[in-house]
Amino acid sequence: MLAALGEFLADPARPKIVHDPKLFALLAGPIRGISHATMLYSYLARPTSPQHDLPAVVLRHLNATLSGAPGERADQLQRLVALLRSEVEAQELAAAYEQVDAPLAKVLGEMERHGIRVDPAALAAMSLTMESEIRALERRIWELAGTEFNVNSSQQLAEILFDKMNLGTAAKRSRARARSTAVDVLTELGLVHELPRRVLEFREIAKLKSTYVDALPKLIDPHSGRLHTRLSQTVAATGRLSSSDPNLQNIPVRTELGRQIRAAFIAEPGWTLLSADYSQIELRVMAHFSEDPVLLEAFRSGQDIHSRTAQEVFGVGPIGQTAEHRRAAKVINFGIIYGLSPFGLAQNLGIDQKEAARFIAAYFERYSGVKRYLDRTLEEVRRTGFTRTLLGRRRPIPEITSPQFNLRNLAERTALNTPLQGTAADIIKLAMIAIHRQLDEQKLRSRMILQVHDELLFEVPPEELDRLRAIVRDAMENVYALRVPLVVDIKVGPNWRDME
DNA sequence: GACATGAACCGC
DNA sequence: AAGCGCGGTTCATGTC
Ligand SMILES: Nc1nc2c(ncn2[C@H]2C[C@H](O)[C@@H](COP(=O)(O)OP(=O)(O)OP(=O)(O)O)O2)c(=O)[nH]1
Ligand SMILES: [Mn+2]
Ligand SMILES: [Mn+2]
Repeated sequence: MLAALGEFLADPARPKIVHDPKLFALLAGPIRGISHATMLYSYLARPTSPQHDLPAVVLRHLNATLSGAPGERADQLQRLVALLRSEVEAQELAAAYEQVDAPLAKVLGEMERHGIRVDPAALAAMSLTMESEIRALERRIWELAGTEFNVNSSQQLAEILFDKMNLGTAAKRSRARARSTAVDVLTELGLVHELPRRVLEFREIAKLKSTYVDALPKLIDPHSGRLHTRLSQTVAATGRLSSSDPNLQNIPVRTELGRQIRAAFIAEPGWTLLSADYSQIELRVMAHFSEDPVLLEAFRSGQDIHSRTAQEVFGVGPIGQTAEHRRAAKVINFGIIYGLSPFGLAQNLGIDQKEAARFIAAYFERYSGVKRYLDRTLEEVRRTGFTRTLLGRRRPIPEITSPQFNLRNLAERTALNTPLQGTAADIIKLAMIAIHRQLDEQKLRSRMILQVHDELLFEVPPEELDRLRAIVRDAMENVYALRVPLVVDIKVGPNWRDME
């Protein structure tokens, strides 16, 4: 009986309807011949809907609830296919389904099942020292405050800072009227008092300890000895993947302590990690869409726009630039092309709004084709009500004609970002499918284990290192011919921190 | 105990 | 009145 089912599932000539195709790759062994995956149809047709599980989709489209009766799911799946497949075709989403999301599901299932190795002993050692540092900082903070309170409570902290100690004159408030104790506020107050400086130290250590150092080891699967994230294909409205339980797309990288956590992600003994990250990916996509001559020429001649901006803003040449400079430059570059206001830039750089406005104006004078592209995009989305990516992924943005100022402005910035972020997602998804096929066809032992938006992480045995490097570079750089080259930075190392 | 919300902060 | 985008997790707080 089970054997017969396995045969049926593995036979590509016998078309099958499923809801979540990844589940089969994950649990049911080999499956071929999935003709329709209703979860992916639902997502492609309504990428901003928060729910694409079967009960939600059945409710939305069939106005029915699932009772659990035998055969009911199969019955409803057939009804759903009739509705959703034609909607996908009508909205010209079939290519995105056929070429991208459907073949990707199996790849994601295998990545989840394979997992990644982490060093629990290293994290356990970190936890101990971090605990004592947190306790010491807490005592010092209480001493400076003259009273004991929960340092983790931003509300209690605000009372200490603003009521008891009378620090800060102009208090920033949120929608809920709470006084902010966010990092920029505390940094400012830190100029005149030790307490906020200590709170910042406390926050960094406490955050990393609770979110990573203590959480990750608990999630190691005792069976595989590895960490298995969930890679969601129907969550991000732009077409990106998301990662949860645990999120492995936000492993720390910025601070020294954070990088120590990153170093706990390791390869099997004797094996190596290989990371491949697209260079300036969304700026390259921008060059392609906008055809801005300056940006096109920059990428065709191998220039680095992030580095250029870092040079301009911080006055440091390429040699003197740190990772922090580069990250700050990214925030400026992406901020400006996605609608950053003079207010926001001024806030970010600690300059006045006039100067920030001049910087943005000069930016769009240099890249005037970018400015024209952004204006065109807004006009088009106002007219059509949706955006589209390179491979046809579609996102409705009806709020773009809202009479409400806030909603409309948010919609405009969303409209500027989605085609580019979504196209970058399309591109790396195509590369993942191609690489997975290569690994399979060439019967390699190397495994793709993570995707971090524009980065792929592999675990590779030493004898395959050179071959894998070539496969990955070729697939990622040539997966789609844009008007500018796609360039990938490849690094290898024993762990996710020490790579070159 | 489960759940929802807001603030804060990790990454791309 | 609010002022790059896309995510996920933790903790405090409040409710049931
Ligand atoms: N809107 C926005 N998008 C971002 C931000 N940070 C990263 N992204 C998006 C755009 C990037 O091209 C993409 C990949 O992030 P990376 O950190 O790899 O940066 P990027 O590829 O641009 O530069 P790189 O050459 O890899 O250092 O993610 C940000 O702060 N704002
Ligand atoms: Mn990159
Ligand atoms: Mn990256």
